[in-house]
Amino acid sequence: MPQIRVRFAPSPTGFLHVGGLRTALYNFLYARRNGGVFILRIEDTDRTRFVEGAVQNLIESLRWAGLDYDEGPGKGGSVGPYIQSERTAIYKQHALMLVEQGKAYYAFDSEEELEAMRKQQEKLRIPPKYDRRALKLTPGEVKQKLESGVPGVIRMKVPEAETIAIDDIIRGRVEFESDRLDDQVLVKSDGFPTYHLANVVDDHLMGVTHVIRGEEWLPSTPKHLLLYRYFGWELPAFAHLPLLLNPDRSKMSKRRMQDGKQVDVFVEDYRKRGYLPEALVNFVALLGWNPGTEQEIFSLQELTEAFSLERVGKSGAVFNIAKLDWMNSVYLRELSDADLIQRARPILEEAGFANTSDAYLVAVFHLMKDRLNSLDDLVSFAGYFFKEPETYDDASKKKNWKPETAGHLHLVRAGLLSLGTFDHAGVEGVIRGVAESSGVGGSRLIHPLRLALTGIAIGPGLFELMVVLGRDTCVRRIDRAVTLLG
RNA sequence: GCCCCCAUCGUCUAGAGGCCUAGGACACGGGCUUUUCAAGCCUGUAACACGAGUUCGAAUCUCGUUGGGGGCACCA
Repeated sequence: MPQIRVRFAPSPTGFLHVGGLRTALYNFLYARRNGGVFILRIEDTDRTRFVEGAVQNLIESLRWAGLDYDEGPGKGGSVGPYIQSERTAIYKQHALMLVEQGKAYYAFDSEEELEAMRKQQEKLRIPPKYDRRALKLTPGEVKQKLESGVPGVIRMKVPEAETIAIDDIIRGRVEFESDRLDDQVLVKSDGFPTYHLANVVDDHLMGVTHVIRGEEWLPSTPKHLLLYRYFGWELPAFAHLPLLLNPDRSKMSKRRMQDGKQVDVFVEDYRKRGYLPEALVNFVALLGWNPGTEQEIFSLQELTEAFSLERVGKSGAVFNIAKLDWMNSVYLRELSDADLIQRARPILEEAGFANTSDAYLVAVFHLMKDRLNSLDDLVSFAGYFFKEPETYDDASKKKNWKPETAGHLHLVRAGLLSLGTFDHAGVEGVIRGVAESSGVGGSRLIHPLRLALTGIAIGPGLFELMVVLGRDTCVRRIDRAVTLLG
């Protein structure tokens, strides 16, 4: 059996989409699992949609996710170039071959003419399809138009009354009637190929053995099959992946709201929001595939060992942020100190919390790790470790800040200052001691103290938190809170 | 409108005719623990879209209905 070769072939029209990430991942896993080659190919044949920097961003996102490709832009390979805009001559040559063999033909219709044709078809309630008017052109007329530089396209000639069947690895046999197929444009009037031509030509020339792509391509697969036949090429295997869905079950291509939160669609968004690549990869891997066991947490290596196309499902999967959050929290809790520092720094710096030592960051993280869904939460829920609280939670203030509180905290303050070593046992001793001598329960001190020190009502254990903040900060914040809250 | 795909708890899914009193995970509810919030442990609610068939027996097979999705460009 020849070596397996698969490709991820995105269009550089923007950031990498999470659906694209999953497609890339499945290709990657399939290649790695079977000792094959994973190719990255850039499908930039639409010059009107090209976005500057998108290719670099795509590559960056794949790298972030840990999906290294074997051949592609920047990596090279024996069947390059891997950027379609650099291969136009190849497509043109192949298209011409089909024209010569009568399997494709020139057409010179203007946009207006085509638009009028479609309007007419709509009126007659017949399926929109090119009516082959260009086939009436004589060879002489075609030659003359070409020579005089009239802009034209090359269309493939679809055979009539034929059933075209594909055997999809995921979906089984799917049949299409050739009569429903349009005479697809293969080469546009700007000389660039359309997806259909470029895709088929490249997959063949690059030795792709398995085409693993999104389900949105299923309806155009018969056109691709026809092209393989026209060229006399051997067919690759096809596997059409189920779509990733928004919470409303529509195709996940635009941002939608879920539980009042925006559902981001770009890998870039998740990176920025403090999700770990391991978690995002693990999560999307399970959207449409499962190992048949009850294991849910997988390293990339484990995914590689367990993956198979046979276990990919057929129905679309909703991208469920809540589960991603949970999975991310699992990975966060397992993060090593060194890893954490490296990953959290950029996010903290962006929030203006940069002025802190590694040791301090680690201490904070140890207190916070069970409470994080994303690294972003460090900014949202642990800001008081990096700057003075600016406000005090109203509900907690109302509930816990009593007239006698200031007096209690004054005693605590004095106790803290007289403490030999400012450690957990010492701090707890002071607070419990004041509570006892004042004849109140510990919680009567603990809650207002937490409010004074952090400004909020939730967080790590108070004594641990105080040790990390340090004596000076605690005393200073007690003073400030007493002044502000009375 | 036409073509294609899909259909198990709210969500991701297990299930390839009897192992199903339909299992797991997230989310949600309750409890334990407790200085709060988490984490952890225990526990609960919750699904085979519907209708015909096939079969001794159907979540599993067939057909239909309904519902959802995707596609119908000189975009990918």
